[in-house]
Amino acid sequence: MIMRENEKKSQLSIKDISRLSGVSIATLSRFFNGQSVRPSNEVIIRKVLQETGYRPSIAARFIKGHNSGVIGLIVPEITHPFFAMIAEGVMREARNLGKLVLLGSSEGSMEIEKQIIDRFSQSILDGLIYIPVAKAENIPALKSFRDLPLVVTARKGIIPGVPHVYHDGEGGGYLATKHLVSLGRRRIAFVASFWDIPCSNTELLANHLKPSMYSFSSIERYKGYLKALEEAGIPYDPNLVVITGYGHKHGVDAASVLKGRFVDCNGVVTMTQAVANGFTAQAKRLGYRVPEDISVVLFDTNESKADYTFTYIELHLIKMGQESVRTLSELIEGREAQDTCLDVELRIRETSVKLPPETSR
Amino acid sequence: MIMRENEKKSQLSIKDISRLSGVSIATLSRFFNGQSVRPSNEVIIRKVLQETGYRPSIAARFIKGHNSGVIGLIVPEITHPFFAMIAEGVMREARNLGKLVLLGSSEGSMEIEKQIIDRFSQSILDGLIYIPVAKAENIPALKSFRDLPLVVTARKGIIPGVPHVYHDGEGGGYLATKHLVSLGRRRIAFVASFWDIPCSNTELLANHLKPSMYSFSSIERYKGYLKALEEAGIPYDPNLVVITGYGHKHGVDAASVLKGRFVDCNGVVTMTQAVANGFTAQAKRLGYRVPEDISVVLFDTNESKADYTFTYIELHLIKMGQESVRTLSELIEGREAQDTCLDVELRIRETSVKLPPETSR
DNA sequence: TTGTATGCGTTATCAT
DNA sequence: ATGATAACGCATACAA
Repeated sequence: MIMRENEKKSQLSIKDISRLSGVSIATLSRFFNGQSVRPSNEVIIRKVLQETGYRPSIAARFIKGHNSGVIGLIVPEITHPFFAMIAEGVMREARNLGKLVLLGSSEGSMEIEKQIIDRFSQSILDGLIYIPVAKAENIPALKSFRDLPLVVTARKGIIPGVPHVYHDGEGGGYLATKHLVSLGRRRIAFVASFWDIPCSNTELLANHLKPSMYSFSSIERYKGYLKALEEAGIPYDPNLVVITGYGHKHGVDAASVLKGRFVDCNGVVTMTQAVANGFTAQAKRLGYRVPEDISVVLFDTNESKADYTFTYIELHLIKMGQESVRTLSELIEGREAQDTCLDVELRIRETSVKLPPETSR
Repeated sequence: MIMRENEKKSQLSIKDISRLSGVSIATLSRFFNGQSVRPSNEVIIRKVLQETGYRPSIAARFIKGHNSGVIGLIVPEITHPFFAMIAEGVMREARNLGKLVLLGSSEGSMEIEKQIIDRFSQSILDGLIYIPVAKAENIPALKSFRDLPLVVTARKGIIPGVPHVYHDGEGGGYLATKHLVSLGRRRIAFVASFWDIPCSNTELLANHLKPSMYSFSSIERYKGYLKALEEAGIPYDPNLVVITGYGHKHGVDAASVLKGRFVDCNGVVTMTQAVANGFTAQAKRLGYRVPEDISVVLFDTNESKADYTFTYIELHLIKMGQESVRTLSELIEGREAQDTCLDVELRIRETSVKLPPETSR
């Protein structure tokens, strides 16, 4: 029905422009690279460009050791809103800087990730923004990066000597917990999310400073949680810590687990929207009122989403993507770059209120 | 043996391999392109490749008129789950075929979209998968595509002579409506979502076949809605049609609008999850029971999402992305390609039940 | 400032 | 089957 021949790619070259304009290819090349040419020539060149719509071939200029203007972005999963937000930021800033973005999704698999890195490094990239799959150790095939400028995003301390861009997880955990404390709540649960469960809730306090835990975002926030508790003189209770996953059902489980431990709790910090939803739904089923009996704070980004009812720690993910591109650009230009830690902010909504006096203990 | 590879951007070339292996560059090139070489040579080549990790430069082969193995993907917004799912499918299939994906997000703006198309066509793309921003007419700068193989995705009949990949919207509207009818419901509302409101609800029946409405997904589904009503002998009532947007609050509005029109309704079809959520919440506030008084069916994709309670028409968006890449590959290889219409499926969950006898009219 | 000539990493054409 | 060489589109050293 629909036919389409593979017509000749009539990509005109600099020689064609030279022929049409009467200007040598060298002068044309200089013109394209911003060097000054004779005004009379410039007029002619612009005219021919207007007529032909010619653009220099990126591939050819890349061969000559120039930048291609293409940067790579590797995410674990583009369908996850968290990574999609970062990708959006990356693309916005890339567009500002006139760069293009080659995207790879590792589908949560380290094997695929390695394969993508391999293909990327063989491609015409100027640099790479890399969001590793969760596991910290055993970053795949670092040699595959060759000498590509590299930025690690959304994780902390993964690859030595490489700039990382991440948000202030400890500060976020601190803000969230302190907010609940300020509402008169002192029995505050912490629901930590992991892709792979690293240890049990009773072991977390002892293990959380180990190097192997370094890159987990939940751990960073946990540090802030501890700090806020200590500051308020609230004793740490491992029974208030739940270790689970990232999904809706994990939030449901978390509420059940707390109930099963017979610990009373009047505040909770969760890592994601989905977990908070599950937790809240289950808490209500178990007879608690939210936010009166239990106030909920979560971590999320909120770019122009309406109807947001949860109190949350706002992560600036779009900015994180933008900052990553900016950092990578520094590297590509040959300058040095360092880690960037983005601030987080507390946004108070409907799921956290002052503890009613009668419920107080 | 002097190893001086770890010095700088020592991107080794085919000449280096030639020098290291003693085989001419021509033979090497043939080897890389799958032609047969002398077995003794093949052994040596493989050995040197193993040691060096050399890969041919994509840029250089692209100059010679070859395929770069890079395809472009333009989406309105990568943070929107709908497009993220398609992107995920695109990248999976691209990975299968050994291709890379250059991603552009038009941020819902036709201007940015035009800019991206411009930059893409100047790049080293073999082809382009294009999800236009909603408006049908006035597709920007078709000439900018040059002779790039092109596939339009998620929309129908946008660019003549170009293959489109979309899902069966009419079939989906038909399935959704017929399902509600089969539950004994005959007062079925249709909540249509648009980015730009094209006309009022009373004008929709008269206008829905006009060419300017051709590419709206809501219109396709509306056709199926009409078909199912007619088949069941249910008279069409424009008061049961609401025209609104895509957000949560639009669902809230829709429920209020229906209430304000004093029409009774015991079933509703919405275009998205967000609208369904808003509609349901508001309907409950207005005193209706869901699903007993009002059953709800929506359109969505559901790739491994747990905890899904809504009855929905499942759109296979990942498959849509994969199919787009497959179609584009045909074009790139110089073969013909035609439109692809993907099936949809009814998934019955908790928001649609048989109409209780006492409420029947 | 301009043009000529050479080189970049690869493929294609030709003789061997 | 193999190897020398001419292209490809562009950048640049060098001479003018």
